[in-house]
Amino acid sequence: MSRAAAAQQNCSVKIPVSDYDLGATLNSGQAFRWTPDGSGWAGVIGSRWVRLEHFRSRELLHVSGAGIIRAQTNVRQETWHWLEHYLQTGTDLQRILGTFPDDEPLRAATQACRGLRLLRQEPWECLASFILSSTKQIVQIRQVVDQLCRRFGNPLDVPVGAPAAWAFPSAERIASLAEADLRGCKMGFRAPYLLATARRVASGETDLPAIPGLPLQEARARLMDLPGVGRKIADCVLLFGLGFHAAFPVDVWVLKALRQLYFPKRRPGPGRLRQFADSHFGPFAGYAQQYLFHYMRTRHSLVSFAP
DNA sequence: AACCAGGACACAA
DNA sequence: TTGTGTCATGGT
Repeated sequence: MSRAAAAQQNCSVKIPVSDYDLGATLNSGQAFRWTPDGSGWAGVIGSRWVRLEHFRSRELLHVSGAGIIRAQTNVRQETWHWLEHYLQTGTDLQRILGTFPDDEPLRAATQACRGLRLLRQEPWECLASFILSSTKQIVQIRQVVDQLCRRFGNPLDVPVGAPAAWAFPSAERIASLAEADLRGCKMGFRAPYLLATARRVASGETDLPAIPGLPLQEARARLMDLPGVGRKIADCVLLFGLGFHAAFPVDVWVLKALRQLYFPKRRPGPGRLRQFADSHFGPFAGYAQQYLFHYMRTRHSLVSFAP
């Protein structure tokens, strides 16, 4: 094999998957940096530009979401562990679904959103993005995050002809900015929150990488101690960035879903519903939450989540 | 054109 | 503990 061919080969990989709906997963409000690219998706993971596309395999047509995910980068990769980690392709989804309670709403949601997964995102990007998420629509969160990256993130090498891409700005970089710089990204009242939290993370006063080693309650408390981080955003970061699959973020959509699907008569408050969720959905409650969220969001508006 | 969005926070009662 | 006003911005 020629050297060029080897390099070419190391710029792309095929990961076998089953029950993996790439479009729904990348576009279900857990990550905000993926854009449709032909019949696939382009985005950034860490400091790498990545293009992803799902191909279903012919001999496995009877298995929904079976096939391979083809990933391309523009730089040769020694390993692809970082990608498998991000996409959580090693996760046995059926085993997780098997832990769900056998109730009608969850059956409907898991059936409607077959192949929906949880990603494992970089903690700082996840934390910062969700600080920017409060009372904003997902499309708007994407716009603000995009502004932030293209103004203050390091520019990345991309393939010829591809749109420019930037890394997500580090906590240190954001900590060095002024509030006005951040407000320039249209994040409004969230600017001082992001700035203060970036400074706490950059200074080491809050050790993000250490949080996954803590018990859930303590991990959540550490996050909620940060400016702009309440219960909901803490749970999002625990679930999408730190691997706490029992975390159950309750936003307006999940609130609606729980009330409508589980308590159509009464009208329990958020506290009561969190209590219900914690005791009802089991060790992978966060997955159940994501199914309910996506189910609710796609059922009413017939938004296409395919590129 | 109102209404609302993957909320947090200070302050009330 | 639960309830209100406020904070910015722009999509639907």
